Amino acid sequence: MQFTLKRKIKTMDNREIAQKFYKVADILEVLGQNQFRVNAYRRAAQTIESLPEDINELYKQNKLTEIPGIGAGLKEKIEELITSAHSKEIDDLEKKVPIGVLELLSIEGLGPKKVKFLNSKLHINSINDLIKLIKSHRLLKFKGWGEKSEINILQGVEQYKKFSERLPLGIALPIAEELAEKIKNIPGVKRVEICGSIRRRRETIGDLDLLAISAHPEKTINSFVHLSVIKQVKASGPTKANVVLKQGIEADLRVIKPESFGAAMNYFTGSKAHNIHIRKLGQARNLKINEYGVFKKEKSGKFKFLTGAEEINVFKSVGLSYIPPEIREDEGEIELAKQNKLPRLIEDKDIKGDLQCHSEASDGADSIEELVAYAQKVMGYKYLAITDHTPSVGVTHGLNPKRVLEQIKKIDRLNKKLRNFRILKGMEVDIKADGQLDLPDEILKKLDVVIAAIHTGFKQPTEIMTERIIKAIRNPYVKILAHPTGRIINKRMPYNVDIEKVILEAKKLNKILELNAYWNRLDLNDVNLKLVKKIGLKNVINTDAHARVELKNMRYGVMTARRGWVEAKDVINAWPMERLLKFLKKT
DNA sequence: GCCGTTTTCGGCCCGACTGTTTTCAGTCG
Repeated sequence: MQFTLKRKIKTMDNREIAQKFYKVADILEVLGQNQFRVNAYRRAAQTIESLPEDINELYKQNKLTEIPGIGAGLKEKIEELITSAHSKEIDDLEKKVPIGVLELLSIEGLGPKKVKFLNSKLHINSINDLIKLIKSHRLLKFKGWGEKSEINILQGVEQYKKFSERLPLGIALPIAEELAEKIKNIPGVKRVEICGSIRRRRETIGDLDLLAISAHPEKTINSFVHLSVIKQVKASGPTKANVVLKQGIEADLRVIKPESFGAAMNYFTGSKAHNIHIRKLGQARNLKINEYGVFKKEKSGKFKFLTGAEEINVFKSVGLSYIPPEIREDEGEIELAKQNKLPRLIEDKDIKGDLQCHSEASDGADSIEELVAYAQKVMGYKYLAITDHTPSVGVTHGLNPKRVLEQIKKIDRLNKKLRNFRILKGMEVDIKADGQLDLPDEILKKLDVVIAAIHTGFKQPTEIMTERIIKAIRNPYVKILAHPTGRIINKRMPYNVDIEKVILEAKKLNKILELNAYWNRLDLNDVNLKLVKKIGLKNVINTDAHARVELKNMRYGVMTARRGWVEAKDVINAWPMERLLKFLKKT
């Protein structure tokens, strides 16, 4: 008789292979190797990351080289990674550049050349080394480094340190969802829910909180701490474990009794301020509310269990209607829930189209036809605006007037063939340093939707930047201001802009400020969205997709919109096409 | 490292901005 030894063959998925290639690109760059080779790795990583198919399947079907940008060399490396999770050549490269040196690249203003100089000439191997160097002012002796460099680096380090503890929602949520799936597959587990700040859809996440119902709590915890995705077990008891995942983020799993599950969800979703407010309402009614349930204080002084299985009953027990997790921040939601006057927050299914995406004509990965097919079939949209870049955003291969006209003709042709769907002709026009637009009006006026956006000159002072943006949206053909504050989560602060002034001006001009749904932007953020709503300005939620699968990032936009109390009626791409077109013509 | 209707070798999207320069290198998108 033959025993099948259940040996886990470690393989790598699309995301892990993409991460590996990004890392290789960084290493090669710091080593000063051929830039085109570096680009090849980075391009391949991007392609793999946004590949709709599982790369393991393509490998099995021997179709790896059909992926654009994958030739014989990368095919071989992918095969090694898939079959053994290692590649000799990559392992050797990783030995040449310490991880601390690669970390230096995350500091804004430090690119491969400077990092290489710091590492090879001054033996800087980590951020700590770098700080010491700056404080000694030794750097000033070298050509090309001045006082401003010192200040910028220190600021960059500070920013990096401040942000590096929390993961962006767009990274943390897929990790949490995968982990929840794995827990669901543990025998005896009946239900798993992701709670914590992820459930509130905060833009960055500190750790993962998961709750489960299980027939065998202790066995479940034991299976959990032995999952392959776990790097370190920090604590593990009969109903609860605290672990560190391979991705570096901490995760807590608690096994809860069914009769307490709703109360636990409420408790572990937070926010803290919201929970405290709810518990206070309970106290006033002689109720004790905790993670096990709602309890009534009896004359004897003992507490009697009232409810706990369903979350909504916790709210009901203190006279509130159900409050969606995204707005549980104690910022007025409890008062409105008392009067049953909460906003009806926008949902994924309300979105009818996307008004910003990029085709291969500029820096996108896919053709207009591919984007449209995906928007129609996968996303279920009624319209999609193609908004490629303009020439001044150099590397994007932006469209000059001649190419814009060609694209317009092409879209007109495609539209004739489409049923129940329309491609909108658009451009994401660069706003130059002086507020001028990168395309002439006679071109802009031929488009359905013109989006203006800043891509350079981020360091202008507030007044100049604000005037620059306002000048751009005053152009009669500009309808939308893309990623209005320019922040990149964990990487770049918003540029100096008086956003309130811009919002007020936009209201006056009847222009729209975008909520960019890409998870590292989420710009406008929840705070600004509330301001927009207060002023009565409409929104648009755009993915800014550079590949068709990125149209799926819409969900992060909707999540952030919900945190900003946004309703479907406020969002122009939740409107039917006719109404949207009418609106775009009028503004 | 990829790619091919100018190519199997020799290209490979580049413009704006910053901080350091005194004419430009590095970074960013």
